[in-house]
Amino acid sequence: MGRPRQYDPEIALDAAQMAFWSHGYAGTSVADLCAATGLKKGSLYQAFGDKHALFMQVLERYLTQGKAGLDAIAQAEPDAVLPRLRAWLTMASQGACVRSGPGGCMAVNSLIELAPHDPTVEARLGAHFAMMRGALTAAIDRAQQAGAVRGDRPADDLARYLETVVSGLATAGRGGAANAAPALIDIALDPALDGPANAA
Amino acid sequence: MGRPRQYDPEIALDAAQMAFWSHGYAGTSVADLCAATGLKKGSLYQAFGDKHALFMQVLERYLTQGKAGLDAIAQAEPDAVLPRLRAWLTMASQGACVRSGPGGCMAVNSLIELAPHDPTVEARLGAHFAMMRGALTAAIDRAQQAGAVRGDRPADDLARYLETVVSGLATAGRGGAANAAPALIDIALDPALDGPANAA
DNA sequence: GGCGTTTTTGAATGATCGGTCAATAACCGC
DNA sequence: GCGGTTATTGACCGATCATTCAAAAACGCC
Repeated sequence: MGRPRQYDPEIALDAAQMAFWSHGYAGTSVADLCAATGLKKGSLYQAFGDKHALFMQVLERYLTQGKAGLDAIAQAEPDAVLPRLRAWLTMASQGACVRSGPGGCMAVNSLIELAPHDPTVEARLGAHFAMMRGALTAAIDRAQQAGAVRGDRPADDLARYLETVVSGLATAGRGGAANAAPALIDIALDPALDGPANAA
Repeated sequence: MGRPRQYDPEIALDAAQMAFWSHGYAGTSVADLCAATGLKKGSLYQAFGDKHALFMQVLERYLTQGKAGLDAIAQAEPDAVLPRLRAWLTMASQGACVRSGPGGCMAVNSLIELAPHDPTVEARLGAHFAMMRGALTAAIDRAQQAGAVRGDRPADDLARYLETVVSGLATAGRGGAANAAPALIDIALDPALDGPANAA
């Protein structure tokens, strides 16, 4: 019923995501969003609400996309945890380093720009990173009990450590780092998780 | 000669630094800067130039402040390198976690907000992080040759790794992390740099 | 072929944006 | 106290900001 819309909302959200990811929230005007999506102002407001509501939908979309990689880690067999963590860090860094793309990680970018002054964004990102730590902790704990990961550090401390590393990789990508240096990821992973000391 | 100024430029720059650090470049209006510094628009432009020029002066000021800690590392005796690195990471994290302050690190915040689209900021921050990597590499290399740091990884890879970790700590602080978890810093430092394998 | 419904469109809103400028004020050396 | 110099002030600029709204347009249904 009614007049059919002339655009694909998914494609419009993709375009809005690229705009916000690239230029940040304050750095993206509604006019920019119109240019990116091809929608006129009125249509944009009718479809997605105001600028902040659109941003939240875009952010939700981005976080959902990133959740898949974490599920793969959470469900991995103990022996597969370390390789999956390596693949996860590699993929995250590659995504953050794409020169043709926006650069960095939209979650980290948004955390830095908005978290201190936007309670809605802060709550959503807080929940996302908590979920991430939970998945990492569970996987690491399982791997430690199986002896596949060194057990001389608490699993949740290691999860917080990995959270820090992946945030740092995202920052480097935003800054223009060329590629996802594998040597860097080896240093971050192997001494802390692999290694000889299995004392759990 | 002429009418003396009624404000202290250093104090004004401090106030502007807090404003930019807290709300970012786009998130801080000239009116905000006037409110923070107590200066009227005209005085602000007369003293510091336009908004972008003021931001660059504030950023320069911030980077200079941060350089002291790196010099202490670069000049440390080989045996003192690892403790100094630990103190450096601890101090950086504490600075990023101050709840009453802006949160995070202004260099990292600015890198994420501006580097992809502001060549001036990108060049200045690129030089600063390169300087940081250089200081870290030199100190680590010296410590490796003295056997005070495990030598099975190239010093410049370890420096890039530490750059990643400190960026991640800054991000966590901006996100609202409570304190500078010492366990996290131990995990980041000890397995990768301390430890038994001295093969250099 | 109207009718109800939804989308599209473009104009218009008041607020705020960064930036400029001329007038005024406060000091110095003389 | 007078002239040169610099700082302060508040008004003012056009552009852009996010947002709203009424009118027009395009469909399904009866």
